[in-house]
Amino acid sequence: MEIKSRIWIEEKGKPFIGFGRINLLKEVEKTSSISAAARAMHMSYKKAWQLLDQMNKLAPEPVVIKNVGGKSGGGTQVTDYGVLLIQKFEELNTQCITFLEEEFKSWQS
Amino acid sequence: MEIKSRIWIEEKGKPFIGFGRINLLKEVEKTSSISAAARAMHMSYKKAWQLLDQMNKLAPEPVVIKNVGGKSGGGTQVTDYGVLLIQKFEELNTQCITFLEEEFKSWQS
DNA sequence: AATCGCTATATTTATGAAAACATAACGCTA
DNA sequence: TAGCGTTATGTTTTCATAAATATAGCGATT
Repeated sequence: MEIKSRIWIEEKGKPFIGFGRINLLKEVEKTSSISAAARAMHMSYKKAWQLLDQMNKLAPEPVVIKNVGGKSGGGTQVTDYGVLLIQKFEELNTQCITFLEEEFKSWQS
Repeated sequence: MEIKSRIWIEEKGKPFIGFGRINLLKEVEKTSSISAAARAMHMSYKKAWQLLDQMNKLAPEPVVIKNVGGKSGGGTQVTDYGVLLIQKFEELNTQCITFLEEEFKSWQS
């Protein structure tokens, strides 16, 4: 028996950040490219682009900054705010898992 | 911005109980019938039956007891173990939500 | 023994989300 | 100015899951 959980944050009832988006953000941070991140995650470029676009639209300030054309075709950078978001989310998730596992022990007895 | 969560319990890597199954169990408890519960939840009888069947198979002891034929065609009762499961799950879920909301306050500041 | 509402299960059909495919624009570089 | 890899976006196709449909069996009740 294992306790499992998922957490996410909504804005105006729409999904803002969750596991998939955070992982995508981390990959973009690593590669500075939406297409490279999508490839690495075996996700279509379109899907990745849409997720990031929605995040940007829902966020109080941009999570990524995208550049079209130019050196190496362009690229995408995660903003400081985006980096903070990753850190905060992962921290909260870890805390949640720890809490649940502790509680679940006493449930089983 | 709202923090959201889902918890569930797995057995051997397979979903054992989660929101949908708990709600179904509660409805079966109320109606003593899989078909009545399914109707109330706008779920197909087959889906409901399958969910309960899988729960029973994964559980250490039966969650529901089903009777075919007889008075009013038969029926299904939630066992004491099943009732306990509902209570425990809902309690754990409430605790999780409380915990997350508290943590999320300090995140935002 | 006929009826009734339920459990049990197989088969077919819909539906919605993801993937796949296609194409255009952009701007540095060579 | 031709080419490259990227962002940007529309359209089509697949696929997995849920819903719908169909049918059989059960057993107390009448």
